[in-house]
Amino acid sequence: MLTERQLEVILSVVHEFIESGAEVGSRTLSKRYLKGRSAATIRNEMADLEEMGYLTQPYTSAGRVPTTMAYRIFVDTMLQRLPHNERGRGWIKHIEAHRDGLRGALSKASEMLSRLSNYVGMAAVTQLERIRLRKIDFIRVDSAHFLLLVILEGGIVHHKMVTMPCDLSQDILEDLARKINALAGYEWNEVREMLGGYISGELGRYADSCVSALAELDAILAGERTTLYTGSMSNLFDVPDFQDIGKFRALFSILEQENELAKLLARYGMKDGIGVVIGEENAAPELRNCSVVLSGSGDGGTRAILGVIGPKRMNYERVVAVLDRVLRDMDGAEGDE
Amino acid sequence: MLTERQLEVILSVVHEFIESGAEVGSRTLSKRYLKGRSAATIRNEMADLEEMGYLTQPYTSAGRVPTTMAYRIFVDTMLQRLPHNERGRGWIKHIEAHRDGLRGALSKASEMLSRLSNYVGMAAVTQLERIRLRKIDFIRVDSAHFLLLVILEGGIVHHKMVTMPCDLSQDILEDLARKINALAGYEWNEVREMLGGYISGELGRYADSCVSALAELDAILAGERTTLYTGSMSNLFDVPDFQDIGKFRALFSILEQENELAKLLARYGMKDGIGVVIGEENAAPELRNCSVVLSGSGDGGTRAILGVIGPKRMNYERVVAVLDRVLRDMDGAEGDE
DNA sequence: GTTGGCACTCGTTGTTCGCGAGTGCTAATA
DNA sequence: TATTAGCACTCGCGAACAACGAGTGCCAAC
Repeated sequence: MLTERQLEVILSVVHEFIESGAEVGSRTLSKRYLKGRSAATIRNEMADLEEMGYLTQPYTSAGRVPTTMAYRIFVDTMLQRLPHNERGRGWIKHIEAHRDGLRGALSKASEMLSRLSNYVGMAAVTQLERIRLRKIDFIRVDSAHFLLLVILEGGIVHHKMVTMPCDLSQDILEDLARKINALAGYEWNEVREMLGGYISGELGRYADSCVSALAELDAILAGERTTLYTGSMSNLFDVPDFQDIGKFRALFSILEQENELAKLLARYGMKDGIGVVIGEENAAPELRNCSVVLSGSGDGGTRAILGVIGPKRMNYERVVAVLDRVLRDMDGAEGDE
Repeated sequence: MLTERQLEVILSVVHEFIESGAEVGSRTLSKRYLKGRSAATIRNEMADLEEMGYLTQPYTSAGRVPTTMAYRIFVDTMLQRLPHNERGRGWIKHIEAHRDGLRGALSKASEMLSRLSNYVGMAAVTQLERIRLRKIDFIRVDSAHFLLLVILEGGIVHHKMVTMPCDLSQDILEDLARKINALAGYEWNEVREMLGGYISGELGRYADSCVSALAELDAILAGERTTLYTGSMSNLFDVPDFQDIGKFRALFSILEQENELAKLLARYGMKDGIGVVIGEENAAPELRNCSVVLSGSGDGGTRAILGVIGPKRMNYERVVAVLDRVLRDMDGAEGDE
């Protein structure tokens, strides 16, 4: 167990290290944080904490650097002080109100996160296959193609050009659409299942066309499951931790692999509210030197995930505040500052 | 005017510099390129060429480095040797055939360019407002919204949710669409003008709604005028010229500013065939250390532009070959390797 | 016009050395 | 017993310096 003073030392080291970026010495701590105690006393504490795994020395007789364990304690105490809120629930309405739909809203959000935090912002939507269907439509383009159009909750629109196995008139297509539209209001998951039986049962000779259309639609939603936008990565140039080209590269390459990043978000964005993943806690080894601040929101189905990715020694307070701010914007009507 | 041998020296210096990245000395040249002549002779030539502006010395008594003028000569002689072809004309068909439409085709192309060249690939479409209209449709979603759907040549689809000033029934919307569809086959530019008179003349009380819809559509096409995809920038980490964080940063920041990049492409992509823009020839000062290999194709209207951006001392031969290869793929039926 | 020779230039690399921030340990102190 | 002052020791960092070598310009000879 940690004593009161040990905790204080840990928090001070993290705080100071985040500010200065340099190893923290006992003298600094004694002068700036634990004013009552002398440097020697603190040295003893630090030696103990090092043994316990909270601090490390980059080399013999240098100052101390916090480990991930220390960051963890720092972040947890910070998050505890925060009021537990449930922001972001209204994100679907926010998307509905946005001029440029899902893509627009997400890219706007990620940009805003980047700009306000000075790190890299991300915005994504997961489990889009659990979103409710609003309307479906088939639009005949020529004798060989029709456009499959899906309008989902939140005014999210997807479309796909489908090649017809045989020429279907616009009337037939409309009839088809009318039937499927009876399923509006169900989650896509359910719609798919219901359609499965429906197609082979009632549609008879158009079944082929519908099966392929269905498959296309599923593919769209699966692909879009991870719709992800990342904000201005050039912010990373100003982060002193990434001046080293090697570290920069590691981070950057994962930012370019949308899949990896999306997996990460999906994994940690399942629970509501704001969370932080620090350094080695990340599944991806490339993120060893980074922390990710995430917020997930949704009502169990489709979820919106916002995140900021930055160096381990980022300004967590500020980033959390930024995230909260953007979430508040989403809940508030318009969202366009 | 340049003598035969001066030309040879210039080409040799550029070639050697592209390969090694180090200043080129007279001895190297004498041993590897102009085998008949001694180092001293070449030194004299080089001194002359420096005075003429083709070569520079980074510091007194170092080897020579080619200037942009020298690169220009190098690239021009290379392009002259190339057969003048007209590849890429079929790009609209290529997009039509692509499973994921315009976005899919462009992002695929840029990825392919990046992967094959090991630099950064780009693919864009400009002057989309000159593309032909194929079909338009209005789909009523609820009492306050309809979805505006535009299908353009090449199966390019755009959509936009429009707020109605007053509730319009699906019938009225369909009637509207039918009338506008009479203009299918015209370039969007023309459609817009024709619609202008049409609306105020015939549509009477729906004019408001149509004007706003028209404006939205125009905005879509204008925004999409610069649809641009950039391939994996992490390739740049392996380019020795960009190991220096400063140069890397300059290039990177312009790659993130889509606008700037699009302007650049639009500017140089107007003429058909493959062209190269070297270093300071670029309008953007951030590209001082870079060269851009571009190809524009189209029949005067909407144009497809492919490009590769890399260091000034890139392997121009290879990049031009890669570009040609991708263009050939576009002309050939499927394009999905 | 071409070439070998030679003195000179200048960036690069490696070495040495002193500085200073910080530590661990010990002995004195409250 | 916990705390503190004192002291010797460690080690990264930056400056200063020297040796190296690739390359040049120039000149005299061919």
